[in-house]
Amino acid sequence: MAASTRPLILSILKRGESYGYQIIQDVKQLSGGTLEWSDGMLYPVLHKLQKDGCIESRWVKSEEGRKRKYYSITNIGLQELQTAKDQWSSIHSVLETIWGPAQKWAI
Amino acid sequence: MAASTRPLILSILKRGESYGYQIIQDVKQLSGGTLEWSDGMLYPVLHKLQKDGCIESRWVKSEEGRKRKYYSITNIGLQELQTAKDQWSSIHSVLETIWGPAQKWAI
DNA sequence: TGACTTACATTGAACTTCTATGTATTCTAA
DNA sequence: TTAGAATACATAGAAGTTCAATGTAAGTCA
Repeated sequence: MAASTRPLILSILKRGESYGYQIIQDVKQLSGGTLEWSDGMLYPVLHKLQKDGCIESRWVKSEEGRKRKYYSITNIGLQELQTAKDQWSSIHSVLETIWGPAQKWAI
Repeated sequence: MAASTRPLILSILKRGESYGYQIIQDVKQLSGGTLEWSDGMLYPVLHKLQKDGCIESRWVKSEEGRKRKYYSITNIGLQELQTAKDQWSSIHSVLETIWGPAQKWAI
């Protein structure tokens, strides 16, 4: 899904810190199954976001003993998210002008 | 504007055939000025769309004597547009779930 | 006649996308 | 106890996208 990965991840992390595997589950659930991200799709983006200072991470051992890398959004990430929202909004307005209200787009 | 260029162009051409310079004006006007495409951004995408069979073009001499390359959408293009709509809709639903209604996103 | 606007084009660097493949660990069922 | 599944993170690199920079061309206007 071009260009929506970072805003989506940042949005999910804005709700609260999360880890990779869970983020994939969330995206699948939130989209009713229409979006299915793979590991290979997600982790490079998480690494880039961290490199860019938009998120940060910490290792946590869960109750079951699993090690998980929890990610949380930073202030830089919140800024990028706002920028992404503005941009998405612009594009969405244009598309809605042309296409009509969103409810009519999909089947 | 990643990943929205093709759907936007196809949408504009679905309304009626148009030429490059006009498409740039339309996008600027439709977005209230927030989107400003350049030649270098647009023409390679138009060429790719044509190469992909999504649009076709014809040269026209306007009344003023200017030569313009008019583009029009094809059936392949209509199909890609529908696919793009479905995809946009999916992502938009997810973002709306997280962000709340679109009206609240930008300033 | 020069500046500006309109109009189309191309190159290539930088960036993005994401499959394929990998390692690791815990859980579950046989 | 072992095999398979689920959970969990990671990386390389091919393929695709983005778009600034730069180019040519032609009509308009002062």
